Amino acid sequence: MEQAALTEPRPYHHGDLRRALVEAGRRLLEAEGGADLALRAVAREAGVSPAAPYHHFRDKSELLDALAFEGWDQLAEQMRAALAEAAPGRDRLVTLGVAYVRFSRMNPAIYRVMFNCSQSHETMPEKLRDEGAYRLVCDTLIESGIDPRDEIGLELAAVAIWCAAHGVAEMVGFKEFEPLQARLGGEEAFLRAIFSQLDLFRPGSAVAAG
Amino acid sequence: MEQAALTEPRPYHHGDLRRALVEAGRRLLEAEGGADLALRAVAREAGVSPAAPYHHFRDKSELLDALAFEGWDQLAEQMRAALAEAAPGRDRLVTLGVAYVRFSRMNPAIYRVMFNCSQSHETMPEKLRDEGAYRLVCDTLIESGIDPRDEIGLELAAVAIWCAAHGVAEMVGFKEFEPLQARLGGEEAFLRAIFSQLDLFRPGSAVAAG
DNA sequence: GTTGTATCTGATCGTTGTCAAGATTGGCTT
DNA sequence: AAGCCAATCTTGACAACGATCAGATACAAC
Repeated sequence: MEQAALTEPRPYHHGDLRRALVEAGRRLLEAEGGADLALRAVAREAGVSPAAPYHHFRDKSELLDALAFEGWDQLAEQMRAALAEAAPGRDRLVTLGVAYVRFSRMNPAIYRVMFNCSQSHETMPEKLRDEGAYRLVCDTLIESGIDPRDEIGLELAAVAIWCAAHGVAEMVGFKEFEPLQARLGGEEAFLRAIFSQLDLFRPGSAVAAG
Repeated sequence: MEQAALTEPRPYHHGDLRRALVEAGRRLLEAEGGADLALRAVAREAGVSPAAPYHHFRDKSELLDALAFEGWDQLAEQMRAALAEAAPGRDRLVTLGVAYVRFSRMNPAIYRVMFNCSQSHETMPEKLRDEGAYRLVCDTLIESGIDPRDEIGLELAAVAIWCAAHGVAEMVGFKEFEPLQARLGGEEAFLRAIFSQLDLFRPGSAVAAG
């Protein structure tokens, strides 16, 4: 801890404090996901006074927004990677859903910040929509055979998938599901089973529904 | 505000402070959903000192739990009512999903408390499972034709529905969906369209999937 | 009526988000 | 090269919060 404070001889003007704060925040989120991130703790971790962040972020929430944005990038990257490794033909939407949930499970604190950010803005970050994970879902839907000219059907399908994935992400940790999970052979099998229950993830059904 | 403090001549020993606190909390949640509920604010609203609640709840989180439990009851009640009004034959699962989301939309603050409670306990309250809304979903699934003897298939379907409903509940307020929502003719139509995208809600497909 | 116990208050501690005022620095102007 | 300016960081402070503790108060049981 206080890594930055030790490695640097702390010049009065930190080179790029904004970046350092975001990285300190990410470090804290990864280390201790339980409680909610304190702005003062981030400043402490970055080796800086509690008031310093206010020269780079108007609010605590703006810092959290910055952390959330990093998270969205990371999520898109992992979903892209999962898609690249997946078999080309079938099941690609399920693969996306599983990758989404897996991210939320492996980075629970960041994921929570990401979603709280979206909720307080009542909006998905537009980057997500234009070049991020949401776009990935649309592309894969088209690839699975949905008619790209049916804008309503496409968006409806994408929204439904996104909602389902988010719902699963927030539920899958519940202890009640552990026996079911065990009987199905682990978390991944459990996830695939749930997503398969939601027929949408089966290529072909999306076409029929749209 | 401070209704309780004015109506009662504040005897030193409040009749049932525990109850009064829960009701004050619910009042505050309904009034101002934005910020997170402060224990001191609840005590203030109940006309009592900031330390008084600690004789009835160990923690702030225990008060929130009590509020959440009330919410689960209310949700089950509304879902039951929606089911009672719905046409007997088809579409009953969609009706349940819509009722769930509608509750979350009309009581956003309570809903958030309810779900935070579940998340921090990593558990659904067992009342929900045994006699509450979750049980309602299972019954309706059986009623729609799923084989009640296939325990795994039944639970999987119920979990999938529950996840989907929760996901939709947390997403449907996003501003990006407003145009789509408008084109479909309002929120209810939007919800039904999304839930219909998730084939599971269509009676018959659950059977096929299980 | 006395005693005991549950309940409520008041004061206090440590922590948080946020702000204003002052110290310090790097860069731009001349 | 000297001097000023604006950006940056610190110090100190404030209000609000969750939580705890000693003491006041009221009810109940004997």
